[in-house]
Amino acid sequence: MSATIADILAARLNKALPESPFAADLPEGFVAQVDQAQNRQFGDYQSNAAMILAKQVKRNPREVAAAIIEAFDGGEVSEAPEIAGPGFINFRLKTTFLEEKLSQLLADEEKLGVPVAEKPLTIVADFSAPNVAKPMHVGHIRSTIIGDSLTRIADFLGHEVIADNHIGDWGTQFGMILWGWKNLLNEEALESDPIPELLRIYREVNARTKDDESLREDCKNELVELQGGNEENLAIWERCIDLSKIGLQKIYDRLDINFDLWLGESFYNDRLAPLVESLLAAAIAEESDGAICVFFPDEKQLADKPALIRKSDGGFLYATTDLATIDYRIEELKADAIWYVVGAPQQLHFDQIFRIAKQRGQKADLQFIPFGSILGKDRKMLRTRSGDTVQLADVLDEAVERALKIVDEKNPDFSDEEKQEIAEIIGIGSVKYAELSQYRMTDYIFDWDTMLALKGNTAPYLINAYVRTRAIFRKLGSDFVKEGEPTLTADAEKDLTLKLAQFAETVPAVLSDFRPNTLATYLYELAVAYHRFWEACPVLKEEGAVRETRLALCELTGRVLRCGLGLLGIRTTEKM
RNA sequence: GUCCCCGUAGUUCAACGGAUAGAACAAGGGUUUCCUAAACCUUAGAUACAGGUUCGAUUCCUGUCGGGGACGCCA
Repeated sequence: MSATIADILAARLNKALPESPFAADLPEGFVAQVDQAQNRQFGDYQSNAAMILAKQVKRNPREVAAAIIEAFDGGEVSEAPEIAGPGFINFRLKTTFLEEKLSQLLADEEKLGVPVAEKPLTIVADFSAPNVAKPMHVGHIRSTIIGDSLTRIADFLGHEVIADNHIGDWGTQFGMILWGWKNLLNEEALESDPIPELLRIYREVNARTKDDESLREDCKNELVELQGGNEENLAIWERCIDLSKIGLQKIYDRLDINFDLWLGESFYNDRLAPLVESLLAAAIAEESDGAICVFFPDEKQLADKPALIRKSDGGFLYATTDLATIDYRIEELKADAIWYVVGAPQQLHFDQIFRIAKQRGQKADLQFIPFGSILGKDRKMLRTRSGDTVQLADVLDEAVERALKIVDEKNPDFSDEEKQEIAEIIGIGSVKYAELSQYRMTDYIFDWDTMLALKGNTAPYLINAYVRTRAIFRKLGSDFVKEGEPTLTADAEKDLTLKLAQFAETVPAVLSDFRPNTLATYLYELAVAYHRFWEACPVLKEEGAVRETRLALCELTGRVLRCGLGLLGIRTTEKM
């Protein structure tokens, strides 16, 4: 039941190979692939098997294709395949097969045809991970949104996913914050809105340290006191974290994002010293210039790039915490895989700690899932410290505001609450879709109009397609009830049905290279197919089987859009 | 100096070695007795450069140019 169309065709194609005249020359273990056709004029699915085989069996590709087709049995599934171009084998699905598919998909309300993973894994997903005491800015948007989407997709495919927010709650920035808290804090401002006040003192101190050697020293001492367990400093630190978490949670609530765990850097403090000792004992790490390092002499690329795990003053580093985190996730959380949705600049760091983990015998599948940078107008990476970055909360506010304007314009008769609710869904959805619809490695320059666009290939286009499916049933006055078997007549119906069936092929493919944009593209194409169907095929005017079939298509499109958008973390609305 | 990522229509983005490189925005033309026109139809427009690998290259390899980034005591 859960086999995809591509799987079904591939199975039939591979059954044909040993029956063809060149069966004896077939390379050991050759498996023919079948893919969605790139251009519908060539059919629904295609295979390049003949062109690959042609070389091995020393025959003309078109001859090979002809021989394969001869032995191929399309059964209930496919019409007789055609050979085209240099030797493509093109498949066209039988209408009766599409009708059967449509019935099956309607019956699979939960998974909509998507096959679940054969081997469910326990996956720890590490994303977002903001520093406390600073508000999230646009730079955090990528990790947060991409990580959340991958988490939702893995969960949907049957994996056990643990979303862990590895917040930066123990860095050197606390030296500055502690000093600022003691010397510059405005209690009133802190009471009314804590995060901006924490940011203000951080920036103030940071600016002052630029040309004040003794202040730098004072900040460092505050940090040493904190790390040494000074009670006053610990109390301030804890308060700081609590306030920050409240602020962060507000944003996550608005984004509809949940974490199972919030194990920040401080959680691993007690594990760092023993970890370094064990690395020394295992002769993986060694002393160098007073610091403890791990060298990678066997790797050309890393030969001159050691990882530092303990400073000469005894302090621990980023790599140390991350190694301890890996241990915890594997040993305590029983992770089979750990996914890090982190900016591309950290490539070297993760390369290093993954190697060290491997040297220590850790078996889990460690995945660095990088994304490109968001640049300022000067084409440079955005920096928190420069102070001119746009805050994430402001982006969301602006997005909702822009959406509200249009909602108001288009639907003056909706109530204010309704308008606000819809604007929230569309505004936030647009920000997420803008991010998820492009390849994650692409760098981009932050631009309000690009990120908050509401026209064209954007969230509202997809949400509108969903809204149109709901409009039908609102007019009908009842929910969908399946009656009889579907009958596909119009081309727009067949195109839409095929698209709907391909949801099953799209979702698992996202995880093969962690590319939510492939799902976004699919959903856009599905929406296009539905809008075309809408124009070409009236539903409620029709009668009998045609009407039933069209209602079924509306229903299923609605389900797939809602589910698929949900996997991107985007909510839908019934009206807009 | 070493290494990593990126270079596609005027602009913002697609295309996990496949056929005639897809969209959207911006520009031009059209569609509303019909279930939401936030829609549909339609016109024009691009792979930085030079080699190589192969049946086939935007994709892989080498080099050049251009942009961003990382590299022993920040995270």
